[in-house]
Amino acid sequence: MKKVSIGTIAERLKVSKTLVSLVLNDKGDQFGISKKTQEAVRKLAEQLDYQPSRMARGLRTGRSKIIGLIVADIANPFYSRIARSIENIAERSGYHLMVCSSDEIPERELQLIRLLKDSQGADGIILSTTQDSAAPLLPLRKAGYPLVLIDRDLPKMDKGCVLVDNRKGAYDAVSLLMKSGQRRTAMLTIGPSHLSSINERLEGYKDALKKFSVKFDKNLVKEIAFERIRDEVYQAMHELLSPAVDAQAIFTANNHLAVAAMEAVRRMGKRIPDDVALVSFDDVDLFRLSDPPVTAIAQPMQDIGEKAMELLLEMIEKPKNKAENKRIVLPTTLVLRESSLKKK
Amino acid sequence: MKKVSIGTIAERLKVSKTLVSLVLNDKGDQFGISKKTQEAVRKLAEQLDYQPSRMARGLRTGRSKIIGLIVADIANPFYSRIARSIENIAERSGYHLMVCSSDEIPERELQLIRLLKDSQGADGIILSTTQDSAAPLLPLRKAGYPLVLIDRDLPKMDKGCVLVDNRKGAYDAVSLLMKSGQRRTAMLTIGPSHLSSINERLEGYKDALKKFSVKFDKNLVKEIAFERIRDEVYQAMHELLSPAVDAQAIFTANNHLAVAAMEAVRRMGKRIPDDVALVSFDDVDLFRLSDPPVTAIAQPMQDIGEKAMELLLEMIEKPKNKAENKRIVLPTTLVLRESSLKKK
DNA sequence: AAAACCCGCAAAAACCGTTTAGATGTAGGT
DNA sequence: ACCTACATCTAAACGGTTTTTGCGGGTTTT
Repeated sequence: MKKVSIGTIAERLKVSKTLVSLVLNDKGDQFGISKKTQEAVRKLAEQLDYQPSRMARGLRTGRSKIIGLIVADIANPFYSRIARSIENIAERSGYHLMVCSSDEIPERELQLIRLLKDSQGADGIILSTTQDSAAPLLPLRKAGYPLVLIDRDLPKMDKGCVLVDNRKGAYDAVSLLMKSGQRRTAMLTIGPSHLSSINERLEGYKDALKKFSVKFDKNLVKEIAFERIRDEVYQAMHELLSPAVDAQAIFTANNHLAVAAMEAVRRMGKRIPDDVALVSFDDVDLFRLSDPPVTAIAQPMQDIGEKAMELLLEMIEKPKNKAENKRIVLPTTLVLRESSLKKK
Repeated sequence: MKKVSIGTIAERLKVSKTLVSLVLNDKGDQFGISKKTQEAVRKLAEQLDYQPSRMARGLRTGRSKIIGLIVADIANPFYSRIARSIENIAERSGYHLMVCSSDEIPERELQLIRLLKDSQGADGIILSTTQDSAAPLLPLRKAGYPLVLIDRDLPKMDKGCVLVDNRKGAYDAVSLLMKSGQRRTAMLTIGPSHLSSINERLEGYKDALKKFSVKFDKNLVKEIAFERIRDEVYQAMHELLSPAVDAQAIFTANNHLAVAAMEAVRRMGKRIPDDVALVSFDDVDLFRLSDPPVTAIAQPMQDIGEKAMELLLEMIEKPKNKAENKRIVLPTTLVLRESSLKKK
């Protein structure tokens, strides 16, 4: 009982492989294969439970029907949710998803890209890049290789991106705090960072200050090293809540920072929101049930995945038409909960 | 600038494709290719940035160097964490990961399996099955196809599984509650369910009752329909906390149930743990920071992924040696937090 | 009426890039 | 002249898709 191939069917039916291939690809009518023959082929294929070999097909057509997803870490719920919605769209067109984690290492990311592209492993890539410049990616673009950036932007990469409006989201968050009187709102952010998403959030913070005519105070902005969030946030919160600085509210650039901040506040024996209010970028399940529930800027993860995959499909199916190679910016949503409400 | 293949290199160097292939696969010495020639081939390959075609290689060798992961939903953090650790191990041996979500639909799962196996899409599969019987999977096993089950067991599938000790975990959880005096401990579980993991947890609950000589009271066990967790849990909690039933503690069979239970308790204006204690299976980030922090039975997600991938690799590399086709049961860990501590 | 053309159906062959079993040529030793 | 060893090559195979070719017979052109 070896593998059943197109040849097996052809032999049994005493027809050629060509014919079988044509019929099974629904090109039977187009090539004028008689209905009877078509019926017979289909029936036998069904009977033998024939499945075409991806390899053979791919070798000839140059297409793998696989799309690659490269993110920092697929275990991160933000990315895994996106992965799921990509999968949903991909499936409709018969594509499958290969996921790769770059661990925020730029070289690893490039290596993965090469692997996926050059070895014909994937027909296109959806990428949350960790590069700090577009240079390494430009050749891909020039070669017309289907590539969609998500989540993180890159200067010079003006097309083929699906992003959220980080600046506006941050602006909304900080404005909310300002509106309720917390003029001394601090920001916890990741740094030093070249990530567009992070930087735009800082810009949004500044926008809100300007709107409410509050002077920018660099003592209120703390850059936290990605690898030591826990310790550094504790340290930062200590300073921010000291009488000298006296921050009234905190805006965190992502959910990890928020979690660390909450733990720090708790450890310091203070309470959110009474001692200090909190709003975070990224809405995660946790925030709904935490103590207190956290007001957050939610990103439309499902939309990001869907739009990215749709865009990529366009690029794959009609590679020449660069007209449709657009840049999509999705809105964020403010989810109001208790952490931002000072009851004073 | 077309694709650079093994032929391109052969041509330029005026040698045969065979030779190039041999050298690039490190079989040069074995076949007595002169050092000089080997050097030249390697150098040119490097220069041209040659990447072998997965398709061609796969077609010839019958191996895709891809492993398939089928789970209910890759967006579920439990699975995405596992996926990540699988990826780590797979990478070492040059394998890549294709993820597929079955959405708990048995037919879809089978369809995905067929796709991965028969079309040579994957060299092996790691599966968290949603089947209620081993029957559909037995043919795969018989055919010697590398398959490892994770998370959920199936009767008759005594080999090639990586599981956690659900029964012991549940026993530990409920024992903890019993020990601190909560004899009337209720259980929230998913049902009707054929999932081994869920059923074993119920057994563990019963074990603990027996240990503490408490009679099983079916009014204390509520089966919740998977699709309507929120509503049904609310309903169930109402009954459990009514004077008639008067449950003192709740053990939930998974994190979703715990979350719903917490929301229900909150909505009813009661407090955990003072009005009712809570312990949940599955430890998720949320539980660390929720109000109150939740005592939980943690599963070793990283280990599950690693062990599963290692087992699968064994099956792939030496298919005949069924001796190593083992069954691995990993221990759970009790993470003690506040939700289980009644301060009475 | 012979030559040329077209058409419906289907087979044959080429091709995609690799791996691999088996063959080949060349030189040196006996 | 024959054997060995070495270094390399030829050709088939993998399983599909695509291009080219074949053929019988009717239709049109000359």
